Amino acid sequence: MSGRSATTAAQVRKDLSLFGSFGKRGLGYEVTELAERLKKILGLDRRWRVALVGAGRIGSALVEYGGFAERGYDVVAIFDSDASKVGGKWGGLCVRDISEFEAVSNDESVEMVILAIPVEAVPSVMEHVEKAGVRGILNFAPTKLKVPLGVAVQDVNMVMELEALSFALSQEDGEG
Amino acid sequence: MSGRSATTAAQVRKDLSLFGSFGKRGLGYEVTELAERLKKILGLDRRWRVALVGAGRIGSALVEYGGFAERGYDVVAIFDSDASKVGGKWGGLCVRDISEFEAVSNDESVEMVILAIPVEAVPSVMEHVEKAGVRGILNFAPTKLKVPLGVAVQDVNMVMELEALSFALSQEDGEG
DNA sequence: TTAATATTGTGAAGATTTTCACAAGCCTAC
DNA sequence: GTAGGCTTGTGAAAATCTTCACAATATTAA
Repeated sequence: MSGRSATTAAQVRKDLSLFGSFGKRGLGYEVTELAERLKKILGLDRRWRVALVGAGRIGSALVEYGGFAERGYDVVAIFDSDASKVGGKWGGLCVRDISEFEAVSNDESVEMVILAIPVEAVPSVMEHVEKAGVRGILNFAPTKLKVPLGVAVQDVNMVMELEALSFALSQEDGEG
Repeated sequence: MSGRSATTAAQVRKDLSLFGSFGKRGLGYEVTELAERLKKILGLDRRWRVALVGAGRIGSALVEYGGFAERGYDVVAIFDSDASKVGGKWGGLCVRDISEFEAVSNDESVEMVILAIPVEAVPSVMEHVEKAGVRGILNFAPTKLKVPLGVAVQDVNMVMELEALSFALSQEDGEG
């Protein structure tokens, strides 16, 4: 194992060892097989069915970004509560009213949800999401979600990322 | 210190102690003063001048999201390399050619850059950014940036966030 | 003043993560 | 077969992070 990188060889070996033994001593790793096994462990050996909630700017950027399908994430439904958006076509999908979430989510076997909605809308949307039994949420709303046990949440908060930069830069300046 | 939360009182006290002493024993914290001092430490007591590079979908979502100005981040310039976008107006700002980056960045005292460009465009854009001496980068391109010492990078990669969910959900399933 | 109560700041203990160091194992050369 | 060169897997050491426990210190009440 070699190469310049942010991590170390020992670190990688230790990480891998948590999931088993992947290489051959003295020989190295069979890269394609290692990749296969890691993909399986990471859940990347299958496709995931994703629903987008919130047909606004961020939702638009995400859907049209396009990199998702390529990486195994299929957006199979789009929801909004704004009547002027409901019924519109978004890249082949019809924007549906959030009240239909539970039914559509079941029909479409939705496994993850991308929440791209304003903070005010979170509680009512989360009710639907919870009832439907979705177990993974990618949250763009700048608020801490309250979810039942067993539901995984991943937060994305662009302002917080800027604030991390702000902190890093202030430190360097010697906080004048 | 009380209240239900994801963190503990001891944790908060320890964290704060790294930056100094903020409260009065037996009395508690003077909340408004504490807030002031933390803002200063976090670099949130001032405004930051930000340039957006990449007038595409993500850039659009970010600029029109609007939450930035409110939190102290002023987008003062927008750049793209696509001639069909250059010259267009975006929320009061004129999209400029990336070749002007260094000059405009100096004129406008840009301190941070939001990189919302495709991976292919990264190397050439980074040349401009580096030359201009920008010291903070919020990176939406799914690639590891190579930056000089002293430049802070914050990565945002939506696919990676989905992959984290994918891993979490696969774990629960007992990875059948 | 003294006793009772409350809350911070911090050393020390405990837990977790990262790094080190090297045995185990595989290959090639002779 | 055996010596020499590599690379993995993993205990043990080192470093880092979190929690605990309590001294220091302030307020209030009598």
